[in-house]
Amino acid sequence: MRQHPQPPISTIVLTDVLAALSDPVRLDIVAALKQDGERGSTEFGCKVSSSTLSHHIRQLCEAGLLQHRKEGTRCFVSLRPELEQKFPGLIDSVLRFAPKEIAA
Amino acid sequence: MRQHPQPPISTIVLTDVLAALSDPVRLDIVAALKQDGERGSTEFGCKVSSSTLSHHIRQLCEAGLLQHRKEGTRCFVSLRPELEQKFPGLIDSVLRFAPKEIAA
DNA sequence: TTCGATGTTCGACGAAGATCGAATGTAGGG
DNA sequence: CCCTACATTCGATCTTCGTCGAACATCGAA
Repeated sequence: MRQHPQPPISTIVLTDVLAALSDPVRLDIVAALKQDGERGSTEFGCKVSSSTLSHHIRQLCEAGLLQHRKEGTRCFVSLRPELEQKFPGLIDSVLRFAPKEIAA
Repeated sequence: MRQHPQPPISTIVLTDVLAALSDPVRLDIVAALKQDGERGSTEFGCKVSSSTLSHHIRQLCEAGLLQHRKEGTRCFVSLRPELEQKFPGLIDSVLRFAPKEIAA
């Protein structure tokens, strides 16, 4: 149960980022984090099981989009700020068209 | 051998567009078309077989990114202009970071 | 009509992905 | 130390994807 791996910024690849964003569940997660900055890793209004949610969060981490933090027994995730330097404006451009079905 | 289907603009979905762009071959195709406007459907410097190329072009058409034109025995593809109205700026934002390995 | 060039479709294949429930690990509280 | 809450991992299942070569369809030309 250690934290998810985070690739160095230099190895982040555009197609992997797009692939990570191409799933509705993951797009919702990213949209929520863009709005809130950080959330507990279970506090997304997803209809998927917790194991599936964990899977999606892992994918986002491995693609370089998210960072993962543990605090006691809870986990928190947020967008990686370096991503904005690597692909400035990209996330905003995509999120602009994402339907905001983000659960509170 | 009829032309590939083109969905009406209203049914084009963001996640499908992102998925279409998340493959390196398809991203190259879109980048080349953005630059040239139109190309013969085989005139991409792809290393994949013609059947695979045809498959990718079909995917791009079905996702709503490309339009397909026949002229005699040749085929030409180009970006769908309506896409810019549906998702203004999106393609440019993505292509800005696409490595330009586009064969002439 | 036969041929050649151009594209598309058809299996087939392995790889990757989405999903779930069950099992496991980890921390904090009694 | 045991229990519970939380999160991840594992195993299983199904689906989708990228790829190829082969087969097929279509058009224009000889």
